[in-house]
Amino acid sequence: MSHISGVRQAQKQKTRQALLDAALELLEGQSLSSLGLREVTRAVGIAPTAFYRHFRSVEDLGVALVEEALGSLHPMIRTIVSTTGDGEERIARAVELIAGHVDAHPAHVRFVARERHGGVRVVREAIRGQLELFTAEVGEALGSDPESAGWGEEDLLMLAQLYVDQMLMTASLLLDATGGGAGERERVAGSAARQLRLISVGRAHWLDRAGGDG
Amino acid sequence: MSHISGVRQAQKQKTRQALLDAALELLEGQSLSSLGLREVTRAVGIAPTAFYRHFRSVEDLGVALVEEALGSLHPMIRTIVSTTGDGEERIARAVELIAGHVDAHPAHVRFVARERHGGVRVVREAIRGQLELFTAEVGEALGSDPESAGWGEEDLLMLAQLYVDQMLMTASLLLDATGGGAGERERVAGSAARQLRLISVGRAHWLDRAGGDG
DNA sequence: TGTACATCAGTGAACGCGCGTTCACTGATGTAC
DNA sequence: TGTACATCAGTGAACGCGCGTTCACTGATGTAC
Repeated sequence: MSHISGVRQAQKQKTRQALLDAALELLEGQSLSSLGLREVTRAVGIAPTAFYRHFRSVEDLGVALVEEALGSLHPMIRTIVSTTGDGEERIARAVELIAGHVDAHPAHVRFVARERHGGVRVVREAIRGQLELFTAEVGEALGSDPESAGWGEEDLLMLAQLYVDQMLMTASLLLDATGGGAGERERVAGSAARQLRLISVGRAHWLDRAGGDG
Repeated sequence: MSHISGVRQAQKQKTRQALLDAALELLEGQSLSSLGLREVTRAVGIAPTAFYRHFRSVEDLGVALVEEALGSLHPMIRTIVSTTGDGEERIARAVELIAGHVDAHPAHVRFVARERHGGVRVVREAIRGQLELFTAEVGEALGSDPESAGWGEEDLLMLAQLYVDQMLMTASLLLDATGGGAGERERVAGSAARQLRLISVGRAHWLDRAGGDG
């Protein structure tokens, strides 16, 4: 029972993960469209040709990174939408969760922010697809909130999209602010909380507006 | 009077612009960090070495592109903030102006969206600097609007930032939607208008909220 | 207007270098009996 | 448990290619007198 499920397979998985990790680190200072295969294998310490045992191309590795990066985002989103409490508490908690995620996975945040509009088509599309799933999920959660009584499907999705984009923008700003002092981070977090608050106020009065459909 | 201000200078300017135009076109399918100097000069039809007569590097050319791209955005922003009319009219007009800008300068929009979080530091910083100027300008315009009576400086800037980010996001989504049908564009424009409406509702009730400072 | 010299945008050869990809290979791990 | 064969992750040499940058140059444009 000393080698239950394959030493070979485990080692391969380990090398694959090393390639992903090395790529993510190299992407701190450049875009995926300029990342070289040899650059990645050099960082890992394997021969360039070994790359092909794991990925067909750097673009392919990029798609795998999308799954990893947005996979780590998923539980955070679920936690945020399932947080209870009054509005102000929820906003504070959401900003904290986002800040915590940025600290835990800075390279993932950078990768998604950069490649969402980046130069590699398949990667952009993979990110877009994942974000659409997130948006749909947030929209559903919003729909089952009593505060959303009377809201149409399109309005719920619009709000969900606003929240998802806001979350990504906040994460990216917090990441950039990490370079500056702790004061800069506080300023960014405060501004993000204000914006969430304004959206929340808009949400609360959405059906009151002139020409509203409620 | 046939050569008042320099044939040489005019020709140089023309070549420089050709380099910028060619780079912008090549950037449709890749990021600045992977754009090659020879690639650009080849597209223009000049020797690679001539590049150095105009820019010290591709990064330097990128900074020049930031000025060009965000320079074209500036007048649009001024027009949007100076538009008169009731809320709904202004929103419709803003979305129209953004859509018009995307049609007029698609490559500029793509460039800014892509390089805002892209892999070239100096270019990111140039974009950030310009956007901060825009935000300050929008903040000032919001401040002199009667609707903002009682608003603090920080809240005005927060709202301005929300508007600027929303504008960029909308422009980018409209650009991507241009690939799809006209229906897709309508859907995106409609969603953007809804989001502006929600922000507008939030703005109108900002000082009413519990624990508000008005 | 004409002449002599200066400027400088663009040229073309040359360089060393790292790239992605191919190929036949090695040797540890896995499997069948 | 032991043996014989299969699999396959990683190797290392080799390739042709395009890259950024240097350099001395050319010839049209600009300037001084």
